[in-house]
Amino acid sequence: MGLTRTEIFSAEQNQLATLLKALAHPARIAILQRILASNTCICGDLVEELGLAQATISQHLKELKTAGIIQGTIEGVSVCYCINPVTWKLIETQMGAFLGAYIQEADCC
Amino acid sequence: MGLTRTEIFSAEQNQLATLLKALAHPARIAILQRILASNTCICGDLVEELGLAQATISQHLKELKTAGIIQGTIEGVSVCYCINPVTWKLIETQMGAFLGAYIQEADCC
DNA sequence: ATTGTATATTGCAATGTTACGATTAAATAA
DNA sequence: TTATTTAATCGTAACATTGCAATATACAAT
Repeated sequence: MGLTRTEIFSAEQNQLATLLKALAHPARIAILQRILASNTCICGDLVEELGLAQATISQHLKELKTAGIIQGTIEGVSVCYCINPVTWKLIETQMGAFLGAYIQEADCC
Repeated sequence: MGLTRTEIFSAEQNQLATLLKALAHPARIAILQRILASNTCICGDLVEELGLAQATISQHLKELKTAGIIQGTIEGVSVCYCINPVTWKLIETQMGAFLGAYIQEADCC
């Protein structure tokens, strides 16, 4: 049918999948790394630094914003983006629990 | 154009994005959690446990296998899947570095 | 050989994603 | 007011993903 059957999974599974999906693109990883590096908020210089069109960057920023990973405030003519600490912590917690559940045993296959 | 422009990003950014993409689906998270829970290898009981068709499960398993996250060996009639420790560790390392790069400061926006 | 069981593969419909040019909106500057 | 600047939105082309029925493959048992 072509659309994910979210009804059959738990809220946690769907939430983690949604968050990871928002991170699962090199452009969005690059954008976030840029924000992480210049801890202070950055704006649309991304367009110059990454080699993507302005419309494309804006679209990726929107996706990160919709997922709650970043937040933005209007700063004069430009817009200032930064990490949303709550969601970032959520990702750390959820991913930590997920990845940490693996206990390596004697190889079975 | 419709296809990710991987050439303009670093190998690390592309690799992390690819790994996260493989994890970014509730069915694949559920499959991995199932493998993590019953540490020993599990087979196609997934079809019964998750409410998805056999072809769909097989497809998700293939994606996880292609990404190197799981590995499978033929065990008589059925196939035995388990976590690939190397890739799992890689995800932990890469995600840890990525998420850990955030130092929360006085809110700027 | 034939049957049964467990997975994989193929083909396809419905939907989602990525990228970009063009346009619009909003705020400042001249 | 009229530019200029910055970012969002619209529209669209090219792919990609998701899910499933149907079919194929591979092995084991009879």
